[in-house]
Amino acid sequence: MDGVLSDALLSWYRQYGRELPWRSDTPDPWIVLVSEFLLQQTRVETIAPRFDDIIRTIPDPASCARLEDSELDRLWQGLGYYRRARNLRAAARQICERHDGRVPDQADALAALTGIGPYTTGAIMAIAFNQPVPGVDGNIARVWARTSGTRCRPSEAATPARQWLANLFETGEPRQIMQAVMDLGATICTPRAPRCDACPLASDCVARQWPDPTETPIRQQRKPTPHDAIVHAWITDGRNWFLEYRPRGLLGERPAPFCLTTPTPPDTLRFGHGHARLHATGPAFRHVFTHRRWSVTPALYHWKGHTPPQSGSTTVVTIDFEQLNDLGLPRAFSRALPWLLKEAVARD
DNA sequence: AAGACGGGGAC
DNA sequence: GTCCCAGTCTT
Repeated sequence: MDGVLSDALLSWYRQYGRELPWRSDTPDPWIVLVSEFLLQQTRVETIAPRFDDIIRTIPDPASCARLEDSELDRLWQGLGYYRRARNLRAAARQICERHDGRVPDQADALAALTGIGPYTTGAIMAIAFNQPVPGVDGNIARVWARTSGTRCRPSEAATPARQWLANLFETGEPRQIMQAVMDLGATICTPRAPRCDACPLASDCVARQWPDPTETPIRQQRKPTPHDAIVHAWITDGRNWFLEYRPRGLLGERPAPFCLTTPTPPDTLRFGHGHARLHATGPAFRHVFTHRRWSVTPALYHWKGHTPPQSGSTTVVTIDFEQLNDLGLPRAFSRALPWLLKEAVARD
């Protein structure tokens, strides 16, 4: 039964499987690992055009381990979930320290690395090492829920889907099986409009017989997202930018403009030993996160003083005036840069 | 068990 | 507008 299933799957994969920059019949485990970090909660189409540049910058764990914060942030710029970049570098350092710079081929050693959870452990074992360790992502959970005809939430599908995948692995090549199920979930068994007529598993699929196969997995209802009207205060003395280091949380672990929880920019920002004066207010914009939305008014402030502003609660980072573009700022901040730089240069 | 964590593309 | 994506970590 499972043998028939996997034969159909592999036959379909040979004809319709995607060719992707990180895929190979003889994959480099590090390349597989990097791709899996990049693809966590992120679409293939988002990563594919960036991948060659990224892997050229970090062709091996050692080169990734050496990266400075700003280099890492430029590498990951615009890709979201920026903690992943820090996790990847931490994992690279652990690989260098614990495993002599080679990606370990044992599931427990992989799972012990920062940023590698149950899914990524299985994906790397199956794809990089062709080992039958099942890891379940959204695609696999969905394919299992529909073929088995189980109405459930994605979180409830993980355990039975893992067993289902483990059974599939026993009948064939884990690497090919894994990539085949992923591609099936991404291109045929899609969340909204599955193409059941083109599915190699259609004859074995329960949900295909339903009036609406998309009844499973059950969508989670989302709570209303909070809305914040804030000011991004960009402070310069003409030679430097003075940014706030966000230690953690949203867009954390990086320098950022001062975020004021006021809808309009104050004329003056007071610091312990001086103040910044409002010079210009930029075009407001909305920025939508998954669970929060901002209405942002960017503002340019001028700092007068011989020493950088000090803030009691936050660390202030001094950046050379020309280097703002090189910080790899997230979109929520970088959207204001065209206006900001034009305005800041025009000031002189 | 639930929430935090980005950004973009499809509908 | 809503939904979701090759999930992990924290509380």
